[in-house]
Amino acid sequence: MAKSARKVTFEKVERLCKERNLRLTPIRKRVLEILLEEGRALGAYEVLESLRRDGFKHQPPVAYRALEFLQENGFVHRVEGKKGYVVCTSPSEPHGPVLLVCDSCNDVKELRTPYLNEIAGGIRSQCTLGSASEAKQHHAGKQEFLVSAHAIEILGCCKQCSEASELSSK
Amino acid sequence: MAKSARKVTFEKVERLCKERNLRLTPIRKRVLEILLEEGRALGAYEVLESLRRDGFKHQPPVAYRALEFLQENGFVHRVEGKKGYVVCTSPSEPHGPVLLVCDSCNDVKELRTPYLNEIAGGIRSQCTLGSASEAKQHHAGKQEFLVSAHAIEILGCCKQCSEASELSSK
DNA sequence: ACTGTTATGTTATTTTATAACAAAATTGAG
DNA sequence: CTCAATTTTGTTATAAAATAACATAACAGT
Repeated sequence: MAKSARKVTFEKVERLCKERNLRLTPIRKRVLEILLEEGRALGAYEVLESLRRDGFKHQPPVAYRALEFLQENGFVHRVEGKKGYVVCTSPSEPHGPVLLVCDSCNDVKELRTPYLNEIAGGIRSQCTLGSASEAKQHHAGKQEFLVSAHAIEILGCCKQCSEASELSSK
Repeated sequence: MAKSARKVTFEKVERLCKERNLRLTPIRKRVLEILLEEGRALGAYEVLESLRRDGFKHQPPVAYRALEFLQENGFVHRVEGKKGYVVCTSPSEPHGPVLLVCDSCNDVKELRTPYLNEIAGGIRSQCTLGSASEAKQHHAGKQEFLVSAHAIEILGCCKQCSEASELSSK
C-alpha cells in the first residue's frame, strides 16, 4: 500500500472512531499503524514484536485485544488462511471481505466494495433455495441458512512475486 | 448427513483411491469415517480423541498426517474459520469449497459444484481486471494475480439451530 | 530378498490464542 | 470536583493448535 493511501486510511479510521465514540487508544492506534506499514497479513505475534520494538507492553493479550477492537469495528480483517490480520480498505461500513492473498509474500489485496456486494449477494440469494422443496420453504419465508457473515479468501501469487519468480527461472 | 449418503461418499473415496493408487490405510480410513459420522467441522484434536477411543494411536501427528492426506487429495476440506475439517461432498475432482458454516453447531453444508464454479469463475474473471490499465495487462497476457485456490466460508445459522432458538425464545 | 520409498510411532517443541484477575484510566452522574 | 461504574490495560499462567525431527515399520518394485 502506498504511503498516501496509508495516511488516508489512518485518518479515515480516526474520523470514524470520533463519529462513533470509539476510543482509539495509543496501543490500538499503534497496532493499526503497524498493519498499515506492513501492508501484508501479520500474525498477532508479529504485531507483538513490533510493539515490543516500539516500547509498548508486549504480552500476547495486548496485541489480541487491540486486534479484536479493530476487527470488531471493521477496521481490520482477519486472514484466516494465514492466521493474520490486514487493514480494511473500506472501513466506512462493516462487510465481509474478499481478499486476494499471495501465498509467497502474504501480501493481501482487498477487492473493492461494489464487486464484493455482487459476490455476497449472489451467495446470499443462493443460500435459500436449490430444489423444489427448498424453494417452497423460501416462499414460505423460511430460510435454509441465515447468513451473518462471510470470509472469502482467494489464494495465489501476486504480480510482484510472479515477476520475481519469472526472472529467477531464467 | 444421512447414513446412506455417508456410505456413498465413503465408497466413492475408496474407489477414487484405487483409481489413483493412493493408500487408504486404516488410520486414514478411520479418520474419514469419523468425519463422516459427525457431519460437522471437527478439529484435529477432536479427531484424535475419537481415534483414542477406537484404540488407534493418538499423538497429534497421527491426526494431522491423516487429515493432510485426505485434504491434499480432495477428500476433505479445511474449515479455516473453525480450525476444523469436513468431508467433501464431491471429491471426484479437486476444487475450492463454498461452505455454509453454522456458528452454533459447527454443521457445514457444502454448496453443490455447479454453483461453486459460478462463484469461482466470477471471482477469477474479476481478478485480472478492474481498471483500464489492468484490462490492458490482461490483454497482454499478464495477470494481476494468479489464482491457485480459494476458501469461501459463509457463516450463519443453520435451519435446525434457527428453529431451536425460535422455540426456546417462546 | 534387497532396496528405495512411503507411512507410522514417538518425543519434544513451537506457534497461536485465551482465561483470569488486579490495577489504572476514563466516563458520566450528582 | 468527587464518587461510582465502566472500560482499558497490565500481568501471570495456561490452553489449544500445529509442526519438527528422527526412529521404526510396512510396502512396492526389481
